[in-house]
Amino acid sequence: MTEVMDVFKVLSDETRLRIMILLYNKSLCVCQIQAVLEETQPKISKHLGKLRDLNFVQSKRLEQLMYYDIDDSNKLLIALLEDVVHHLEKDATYMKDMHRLKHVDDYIQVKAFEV
Amino acid sequence: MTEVMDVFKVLSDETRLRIMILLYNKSLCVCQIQAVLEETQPKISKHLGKLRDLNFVQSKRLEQLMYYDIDDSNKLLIALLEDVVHHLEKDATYMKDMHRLKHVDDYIQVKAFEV
DNA sequence: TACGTATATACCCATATGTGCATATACGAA
DNA sequence: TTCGTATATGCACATATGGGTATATACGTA
Repeated sequence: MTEVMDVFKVLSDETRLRIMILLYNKSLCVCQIQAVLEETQPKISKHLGKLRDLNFVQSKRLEQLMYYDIDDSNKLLIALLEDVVHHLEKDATYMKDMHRLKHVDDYIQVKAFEV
Repeated sequence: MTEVMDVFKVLSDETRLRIMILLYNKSLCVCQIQAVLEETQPKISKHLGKLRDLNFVQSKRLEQLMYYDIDDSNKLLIALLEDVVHHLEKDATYMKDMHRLKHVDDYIQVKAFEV
């Protein structure tokens, strides 16, 4: 039962919920998440750390970038997120995040280009 | 999005989660919930108050007893609870609660009989 | 009215939580 | 090695949260 409560606790914070929805769509690095959510880097990193501690996400480093992806084996987590994204279809914040998510690869390339 | 977070916050507390699972099964009065969960009455009442404030449950008085039932129109809430009960199938606490729930009507009758 | 049962609430407190700011660490490039 | 970018973490703090104890309220009954 603790396992269930942990999932709910994780998703009861707006920042974490938005992060999990992003990772439910695709694997992302910290700066991409930061760009989509428009939140400070320590804030994102701390939440990701908590998500990693609870094994809801995994991380792998690719050079300077730390990529995170969701743990697909967590059936409950995935089921809940499915319900959520369905429910949020027309939510303003959700739609905005999804829109930014489409251009998130461009973001990385632009940053690389700027260097 | 706040709506989603509220549902998750509500279900992230063990006592509330257990209450909601009970009410997902049937309408119950406070003393029945108290009997099933084996928790103090103020604790149960406070959580029920919070659930009522958020419109996740409704209450109606029948003489001295205050009955609570779940708001079936909340599609997200119901969907999440379906996922949860499926996931908890073999959970010790869940099974114990469900077992007590079967005899909860007896409980009221016994109390009435004691008077 | 007085009493007993059922339920709600007020007050207090310990603890958990989220966030900002500063700083540390990791890594590639020059 | 030095620098810049990316990421993680430590510290401090304000706030939220859950629970305990006592008390208030509602209602039926004697």
